[in-house]
Amino acid sequence: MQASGNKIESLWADAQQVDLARGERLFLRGDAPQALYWLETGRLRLSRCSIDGSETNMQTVHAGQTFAEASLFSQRYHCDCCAEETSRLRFLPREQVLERLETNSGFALALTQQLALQLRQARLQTELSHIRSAKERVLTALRLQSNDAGQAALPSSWKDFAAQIGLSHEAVYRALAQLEKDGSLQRESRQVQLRALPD
Amino acid sequence: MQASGNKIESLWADAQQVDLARGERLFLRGDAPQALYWLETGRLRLSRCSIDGSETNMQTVHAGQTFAEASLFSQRYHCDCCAEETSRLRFLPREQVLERLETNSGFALALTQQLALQLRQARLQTELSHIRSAKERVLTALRLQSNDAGQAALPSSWKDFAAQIGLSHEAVYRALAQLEKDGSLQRESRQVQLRALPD
DNA sequence: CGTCACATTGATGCCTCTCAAAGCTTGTGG
DNA sequence: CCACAAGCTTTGAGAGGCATCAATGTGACG
Repeated sequence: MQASGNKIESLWADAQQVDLARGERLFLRGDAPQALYWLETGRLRLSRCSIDGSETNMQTVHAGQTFAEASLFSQRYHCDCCAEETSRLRFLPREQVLERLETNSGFALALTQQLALQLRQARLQTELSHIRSAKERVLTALRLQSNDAGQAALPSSWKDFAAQIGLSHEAVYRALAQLEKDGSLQRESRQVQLRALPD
Repeated sequence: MQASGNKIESLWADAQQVDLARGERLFLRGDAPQALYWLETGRLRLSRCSIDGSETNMQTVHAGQTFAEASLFSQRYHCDCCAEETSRLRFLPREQVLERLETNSGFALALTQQLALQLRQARLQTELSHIRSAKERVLTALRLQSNDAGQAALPSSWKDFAAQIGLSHEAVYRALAQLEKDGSLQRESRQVQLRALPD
């Protein structure tokens, strides 16, 4: 992980940059993909509207992540991209990406690694969504975000957290209250301390 | 998509091969990843056991797909791999993958494309899991698998289909019965004909 | 022809969604 | 510094839907 981790940023040093204000949109579903993006600072949200009008978060992009890779080979973007915070990002036009894949092996390796990582996270997310119990889903989601000491810090609000794991925010609050009552975790604003697993 | 699509198979022509009998396992969660795999024929299942003992399908691998890419940069496999049918697969040891990424730009491009595709599918899967209504979820899942004419062929049983979309098989059967009653679809064994979308 | 797994339908209970209301936090402007 | 607004947090009550258990039907395969 670390071996080429430092390289990623340098790979984007000479790329063009864009700034987004909070709430501003980078692209919408259906737009023709033009580039591969890398988020330097800020936070983005990739979301998608269902037929019934409800919105689901596909992915939250944090600083240091590349995104919209999936659209590199697609005809259309399949989600909307909106800035949750003031953000700065770099981008490489499609042709340049393909060119670099051919000429710069470090780039190919870094991109492959990034994709593999996101794929793993996406699959974990799917697995998470199949947990029916609200308590269990909240707990599992928090474990995934926690460090070795069992501490997790929420990047945003609990309401957002609820949307990310596919529960109503009421269900999350109730689950949190129960988990805290059980002694499974402790809350302090948006910092969470998980109790170690019994096994 | 097509540009390098034909190349994928040729990229695996000189790779070593393994045969798996039905029910045989390739690796288990926790094993150290050794290689990148490509499924030539057959069908595999990547699954994962939760703490409570229930099993969730992470991914069903069909002929022509690469898999276990996510483990290329991980220390451990994060799921079990089991053959659902007699299968033949090719594999490239980890070091050879990294080497090819550096020396063979076509390989880098094909692998990136494969990863991007699977990432998109994984995200669609997540979105699917967030649909509460069994009817809607079944219908949406079938639409994703259908061709332009609205025809979808199930690769396996409805029971498997139910597991893939995170519903009990009973709920799926009931949803199918209702959808057929509504006229939203028609079934013939494992062939499904969807009615065109109203909009 | 027996076995096994899939397919189908019924009844019941629990859990989460939804609607609702109130307290709490944060930010903004006068 | 206060007042107001907007959004997050929290708890309550009700209803609908899916999981679960259960039973039977239906192939497929040896």
